[in-house]
Amino acid sequence: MTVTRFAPSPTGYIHVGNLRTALFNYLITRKAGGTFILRLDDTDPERSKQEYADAIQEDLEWLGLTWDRLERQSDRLDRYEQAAQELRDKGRFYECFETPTELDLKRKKQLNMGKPPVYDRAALALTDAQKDALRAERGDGHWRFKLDQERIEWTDGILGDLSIDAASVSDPVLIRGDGQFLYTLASVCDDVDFGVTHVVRGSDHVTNTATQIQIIQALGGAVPSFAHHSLLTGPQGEALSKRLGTLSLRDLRAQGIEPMALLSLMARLGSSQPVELCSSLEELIDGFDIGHFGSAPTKFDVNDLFPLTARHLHSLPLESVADDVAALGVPADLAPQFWNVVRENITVKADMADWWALFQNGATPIVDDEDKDFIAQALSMLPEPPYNASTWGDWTAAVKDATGRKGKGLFMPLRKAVTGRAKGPEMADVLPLLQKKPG
RNA sequence: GGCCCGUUCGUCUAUCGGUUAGGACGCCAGGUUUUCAACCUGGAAAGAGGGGUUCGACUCCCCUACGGGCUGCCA
Repeated sequence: MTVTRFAPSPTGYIHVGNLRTALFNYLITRKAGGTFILRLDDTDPERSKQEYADAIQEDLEWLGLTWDRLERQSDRLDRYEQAAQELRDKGRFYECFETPTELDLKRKKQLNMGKPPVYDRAALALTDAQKDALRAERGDGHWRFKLDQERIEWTDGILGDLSIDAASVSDPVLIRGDGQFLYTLASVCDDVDFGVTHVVRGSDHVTNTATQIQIIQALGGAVPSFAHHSLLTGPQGEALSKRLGTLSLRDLRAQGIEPMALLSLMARLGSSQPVELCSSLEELIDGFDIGHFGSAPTKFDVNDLFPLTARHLHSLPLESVADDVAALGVPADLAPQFWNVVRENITVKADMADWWALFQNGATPIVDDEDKDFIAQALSMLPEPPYNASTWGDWTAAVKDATGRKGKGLFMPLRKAVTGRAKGPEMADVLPLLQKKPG
């Protein structure tokens, strides 16, 4: 049984980077037939907001990524206390009393002396009397997990064999001085309790994984298999976090990106499989293999989403967009014709509105100076609507005879005069939709 | 500074020591459509640098450079 989880913290909207993590976990689970857990990591009451928790669920629903189980860490504080006690009993947990400022100072000193900034475990030498005195003076301390100082090794699903020396890492703080449980403890407890078998997350967690493996073992849990995917960067290789403001899923949705376009790109970008537009989640699930992903940072360009969105729209039957078409005010009897003509000439759904406006009210003609007389003459030869499938052919043939123009010199000026654009659908299909005579 | 990972066409990548270094997207050209787009065909386009090991290195080892991550009483 495969059990995975997507564990965002509801302190903001999710973005493309988060989506990659969510999607990988989702696809693995659906492919293997297991349980996909949405876990809200809301141990930080200051920053966690219900608004964001709702937004995360909305965004996942928009994409069709359904979860089988929803958990919130704020519901499980008793369990974390129990785990903490277990670690104390096993001698793997110790209370420390340094202030943040003191720790900061220690780190700076170590750095200055060319040493790694690893916690020096000074608190381990404290006697009970000293601890009592410190507690009386400063209040409760914070609690660190005592790492076994050995090499921690695992085989990562993407990175391969990994080995990190515990001595190069500080003993992680699991409980803050104010009693708040920290992510590392909560996450490990949940993974153990929920029977998570595969943890897929960003490579920013690689070092965490080393310490978490030891904590899991200390709690007597089964160590899941880990896979760390590379992080996305912007097109120039710059850290994506700088641009996250415009890369939230909500933002992409507002820009008209279609779910299947986004999912298709994210399921393949950074892998050796070519990015291809899939038409359903099932297709994505079938073709997914986490082993095909590389470990180098992956460049992500939002602009790649637009051609995919366009191609997705091209493939859609009217039923899929009937509501959008109707919302524009396109009469039902015109809708099939309208969609057929327009779908290959839009990038996002919103572009339909421009075409409908054009068909309904006409366009602002583009007429080059040298074509002025030609266009005036041509328009005088065009009857009043309604037009039919042969109007364009009849008209252009007549204009050709009258003016001697042909080919591009004939058609392009007419296209620009009638539609106000150099690009668009077949003109023979456009004319029957025109509600007014151009010009 | 320390630790971990990485570096192949513009981009995502294949290659598990011997290949004309392959594919996809993008780009360019030709074809087709009496116009543009779409579509079809073709093309240009790559192993960071330096040392080794080897008959032979993109592939294994070392060094350098560069990129990313971590180095929180954040997640």
